Amino acid sequence: MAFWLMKSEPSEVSIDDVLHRPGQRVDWFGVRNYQARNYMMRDMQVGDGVLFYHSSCPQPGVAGLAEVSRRAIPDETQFDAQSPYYDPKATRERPRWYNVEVRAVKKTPLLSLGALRSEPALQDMRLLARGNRLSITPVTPAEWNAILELINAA
DNA sequence: GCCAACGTTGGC
DNA sequence: GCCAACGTTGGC
Repeated sequence: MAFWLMKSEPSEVSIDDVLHRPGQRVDWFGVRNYQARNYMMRDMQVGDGVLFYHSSCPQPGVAGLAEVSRRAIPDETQFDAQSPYYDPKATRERPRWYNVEVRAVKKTPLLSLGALRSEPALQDMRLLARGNRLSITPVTPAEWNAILELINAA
């Protein structure tokens, strides 16, 4: 079992939005970066733990816990000419973009970016690496445990 | 295959 | 809105 951090802009899909959906599930559509796509296509398995991170918002940070609920399938938005995520180079026969499905488990007290940065156990977290922009990053078991402790202590 | 130009991300 | 950092594009 592996762990991941997945960024979402809450103005588009927040942890609350997902918790109010049927089955608390959401297709993680819209990823248009090959490295993040490859994590979804190759590495993410049903049951993997997910830190639901709110980005590009007033209070960026970990906002909830989730899990991978289905392996990657083609991202439908790539085929939709009306979607901001439309990719004219993708075809049904040769999809370019894939997404896993994620199930929200619970909302947590917000663990802010600053709080993450100031935690010694998280010094090497990929999210916090200089210049990191990846919207999906691996989380080590030690980092996962440290974050759960911070959440439980909050 | 190189690399300059351009576009995007995302915190501040 | 700024801008650092990084990814992608496309001419050569």
